Amino acid sequence: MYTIDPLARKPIYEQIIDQLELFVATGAFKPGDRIPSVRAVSTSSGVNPMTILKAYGELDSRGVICSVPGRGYFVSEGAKEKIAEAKINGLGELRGQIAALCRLGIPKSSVYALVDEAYGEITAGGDTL
Amino acid sequence: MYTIDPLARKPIYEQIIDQLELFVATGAFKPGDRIPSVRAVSTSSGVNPMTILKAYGELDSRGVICSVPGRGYFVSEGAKEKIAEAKINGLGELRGQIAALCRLGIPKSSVYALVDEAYGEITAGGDTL
DNA sequence: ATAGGTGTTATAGTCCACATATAACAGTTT
DNA sequence: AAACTGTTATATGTGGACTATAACACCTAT
Repeated sequence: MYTIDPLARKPIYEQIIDQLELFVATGAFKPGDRIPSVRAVSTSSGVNPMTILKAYGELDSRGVICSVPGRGYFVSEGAKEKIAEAKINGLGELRGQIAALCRLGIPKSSVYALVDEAYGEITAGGDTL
Repeated sequence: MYTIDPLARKPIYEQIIDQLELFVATGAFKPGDRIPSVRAVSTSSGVNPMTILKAYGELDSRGVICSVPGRGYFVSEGAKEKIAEAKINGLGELRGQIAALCRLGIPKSSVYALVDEAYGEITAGGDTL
């Protein structure tokens, strides 16, 4: 279902959000698809239902998924775009982290190499956009 | 002394660590220099001494500064290198964040642009290393 | 030696995000 | 009716960050 690490510094509900966003981005979950129910995820992962609900509620408020009482949660139309948009908006934080490296004297080439490395792991040559 | 934002998501003691590292990296604080005392920082910033101590203690354990009981804290020899080394080791986390952008379909060119933007703000043309 | 600065330790308490535990209520499907 | 679904409410536990206060020990200058 989802891969949860209770010991990670990242909260469980954020881990769920990240993974579901990834599933949507990769097309594993498409608009209209029903996603795993709160109780099903809770049972299979051992995580409290309230924690799952917190993740789903957050995604719902972002318009990525949509709750249908009695039926379940479903991937929204345009979910992929909503996710990308949110990520773009959240890029400022990353920029700050990179700027900090700059101020500390880390050469730009090292950061470029880091980006290449990160992208190389996944795309292995082909650009994504 | 230090610029503290109690409302920031980043803990106060980490804010102090970051700023002191920056001062060392830029040469504002050089090896042998005495840094602001725990009590002085506490008084001027309104932050509890224990919080300052937590920041200084962490930097001490990293070998960036050195405590001399009765006299104060002093910047260690090779502090700059220790900081850079620690940052390099902590780069894996950033790599993970960038990889996440890749998986979500953010084009590599966008990330390159982000790096350029971040470095452009500070270096404005000249490479740092 | 006294005073005033320094780091250091100890204890206790507050606050808040995260996660849990449990239960109950309501809607949908079969 | 049964078995799912989401939803809400209340209470509890845990851990990190921060505060409050006090005391102890060290160094230096007067």
